[in-house]
Amino acid sequence: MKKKQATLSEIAETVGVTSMTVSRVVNKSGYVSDETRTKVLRAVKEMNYRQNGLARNLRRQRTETIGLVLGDISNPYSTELARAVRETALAKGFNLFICISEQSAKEDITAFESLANHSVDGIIVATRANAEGNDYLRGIVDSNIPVVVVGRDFQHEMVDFVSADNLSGGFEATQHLIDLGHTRIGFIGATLSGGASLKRLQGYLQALEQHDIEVDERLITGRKQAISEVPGYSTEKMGYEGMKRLLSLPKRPTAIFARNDFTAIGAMTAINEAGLKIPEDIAIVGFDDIPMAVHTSPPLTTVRQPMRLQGQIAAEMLLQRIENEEGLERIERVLNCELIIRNSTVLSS
Amino acid sequence: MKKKQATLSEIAETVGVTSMTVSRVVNKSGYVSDETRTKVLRAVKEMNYRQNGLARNLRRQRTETIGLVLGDISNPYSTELARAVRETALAKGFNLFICISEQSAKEDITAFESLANHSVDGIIVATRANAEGNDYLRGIVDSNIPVVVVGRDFQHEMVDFVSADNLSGGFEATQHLIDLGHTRIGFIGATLSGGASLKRLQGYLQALEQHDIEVDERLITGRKQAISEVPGYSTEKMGYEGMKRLLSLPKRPTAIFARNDFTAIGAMTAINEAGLKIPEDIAIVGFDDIPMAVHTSPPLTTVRQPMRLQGQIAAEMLLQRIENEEGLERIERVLNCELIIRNSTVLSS
DNA sequence: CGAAAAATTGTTATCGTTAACATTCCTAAC
DNA sequence: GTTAGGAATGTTAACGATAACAATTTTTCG
Repeated sequence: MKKKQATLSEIAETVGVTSMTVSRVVNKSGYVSDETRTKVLRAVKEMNYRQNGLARNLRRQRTETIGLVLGDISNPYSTELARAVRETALAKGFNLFICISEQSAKEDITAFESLANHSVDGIIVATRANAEGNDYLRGIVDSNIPVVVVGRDFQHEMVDFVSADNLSGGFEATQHLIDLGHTRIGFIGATLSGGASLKRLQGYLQALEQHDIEVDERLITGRKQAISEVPGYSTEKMGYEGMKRLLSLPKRPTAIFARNDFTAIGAMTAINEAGLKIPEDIAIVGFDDIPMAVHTSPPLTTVRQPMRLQGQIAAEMLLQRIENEEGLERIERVLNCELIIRNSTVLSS
Repeated sequence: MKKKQATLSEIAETVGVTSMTVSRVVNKSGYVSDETRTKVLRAVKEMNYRQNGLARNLRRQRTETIGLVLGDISNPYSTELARAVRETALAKGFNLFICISEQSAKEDITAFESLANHSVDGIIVATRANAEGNDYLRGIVDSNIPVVVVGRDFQHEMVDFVSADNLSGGFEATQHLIDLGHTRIGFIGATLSGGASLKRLQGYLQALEQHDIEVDERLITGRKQAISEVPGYSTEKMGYEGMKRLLSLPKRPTAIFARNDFTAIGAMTAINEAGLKIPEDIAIVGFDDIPMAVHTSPPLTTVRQPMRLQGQIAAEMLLQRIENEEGLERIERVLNCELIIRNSTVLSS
C-alpha cells in the first residue's frame, strides 16, 4: 500500500483550514490560535506529513544547505575536513551534503553540477584542480553561488582560499633531512615536468637550493602528470613503485621526502623489502600526519597540517559570503604546518 | 555585480520562443529544429544558464539522487562503503549526497530529515542504531521513501538489509585464538550489560561456549552502553583504556579479540607500554582489516569484511526499490568475512 | 494530389510551498 | 461608543520547470 506523501493542502483540508495556516503551524511563524495549532499538529502527525523541501526552497530561494566536494575520501585529511565543515555549518543551522569526486574531471563536474542544481547556498571544493573542472567552477561562481576552495588552486576574485602552507611544510621537511646530514634526498609523488605546481615539491627544491645542493632530477619521481581525465592521485602504490625506481638507481638516495603519508608508507614497504633499514640506511619524511603515521614501524616523521582548522575556516568563510549578499574582499588563508619528528628519520626519539 | 541566475523563460524571451522550447533543448527531448536549437544553445551559454533542480525535481517528482548517512566517517569502513555506493549509483545515473551523523541520535535525525526534505529518491543508512533515530526512520519509510540499512539493526518489512557476517566473524577470530591454545581471551569494545547486541561479541561468546571455556565477565570490557545521546563509538582510545583495565587484572588475558581494528591498535599501544610482547605475551585480533592493519607492528591479525561489496549491494538493492514502484520482498544479505592471519597472533607467518 | 504522419512550436495547468496583502473579529483605550 | 491595533485566518500570485495536450507547418508517399 503506497501512501502518497501528504501535502500542506491535504492537511489543511482534513483540519478545515487553508494551507497557509498549516504552513504557519509547521514553520512556527505568524499568528495561529492554540486550538487550531493543536488540531493541525494532530493531523500532521497522523498523516505523517513531511515538508517538501524542493517546493519550500524553490519558493524561499534558499536551501540552508552547503555542499562539500571531496577528492579522495579515503584520505583522513578529507574526513577530518568534512567533520569540521559539518560542525561549523551545523552550528549555524546549515545542512551539509558531501559529494565525492574521484578519478576524473568529469566526476568533479558531475559533483559541482548536482550541488549547483540542488541550489545549495554555497560550495566548498577540496578536489585536485584540473582545467575542465575549473572552467565549470567558474561558471558556478559567475552564477553567483558562493564558493570556497581548500588546498587547491583556483584564482577568482570572489572565491576565498584556505590551505596549509605546503611550501614551507615541504621546505621544513627537507631542511630537517639536510640538517641530519643528508644530501641525496629523493622526492616521491610528482615530477618536475608537471611544472612543479606542487607546493610541497617547490619547498623541497627551495631547501636544496638554499643549501647549495644540486637538484638531481633522477631523484624526483612520481606518476606522470596525468591528463585531465585522471588527476594525479597519490597512493601507497605510487610510493611503493617510486621507491623501487629510486632504489634501482646507481647511487640511491639516503633520504626520502614523500608527497604524503600514504606515499611514504608505500615507500617504506619497498625499503623494507629491499632489506634496508629505516632510518639508518634511508630516512623518510611524509606529509599530513595521518593517524596511521604514529603506528608504522618505525613511526613516521611527517609534516602535520591543521585539517580541522582548514575545514572550520573554510566553512566560516563560506557562511560569511552566504550571509553578506554583496561582494567581500577575497580572503586567502595559509595555515602553518608543524614538523613532527619520529623514528623514521632519527633513532630513539 | 550580481548576475541573477537566468531562467528558462528569460532565455526563451531573448531567443524569441517559449520556455517549453528551451526546455526541450536543454533536456534533449522532443522536436526542435536545428536552427532554433543553435540559437537557444547560444543564449544558454551567453546567459550562463543552469537548470534549477528544485523546480525541475518538484515538477518531475523525482530527483535522481540518493542519500547516504554515515556514522563514523573517519573509519575506512565508511569511506570504502561510500565509494562503492557512489560508483554503483553513478553508473545508473543517480547522484549521491552523503550526510555525516556523529555522536548523537539528534544528528542522525537531522541527517535523515535533510535528505528526506530534499526528496532524495532513496536513502542508505549506515549509522549505529538508536531508538529515536529508528523511530524517525520508520516515519521516512512509511512515507514511502525507499531505505536500505547497512550493518545496522532495523526491522521493517520494506527495508532491505546488508551486513558482514559479524557473528561468524567474531566466532572465527575467537576460534583462531583458541586454536592457538589461549583460554583467557579478553574482549574489548562492548560490555555484556549492553545485552550483547553486538554480533561480534556474540560470536566471541559462542566460540568460548563451544570449547567449554567459561566466560569471565571481567575479561569483557568496553565503554558502557551509552544513552541514546551518544551512540557507542569505538575508538583507539577505548581500546587503549580497555586494555589498561585488562592488564591490571590479577590474572590478565593471554589473548585479545578487539571489536575493531582501531580498538585493537589502541590496545596494542597499551600492551607495548606495559613492556609486553605481541604475540608472545598477548596475542591480538582485530576486525575490519583497515589499511592500517598491515602496517602496525606487528601486523594485525584481523577479520576482513567486504566493504566495497556491501556498498555495491546496498546501492543495488536501493535502486531496485526505487525503480520497482511496488513492494518487493524484503531482502537480507549477510556477507562472509575472512580471517586474515598476521603476526599479532602468530610469529613469522 | 491529398491524407496521414512527422516535425515544430505553443498553451495551460501544476508540482508544494510561502511572501505579501486582505479580511474579519476581538479587545482595549479614550 | 467609537477607534486603533492586535490576533486569527484567508486569498492570490508567484518560485522555475515540465507533462499533457493543442495547433500549425512540413514531409512523405500511395
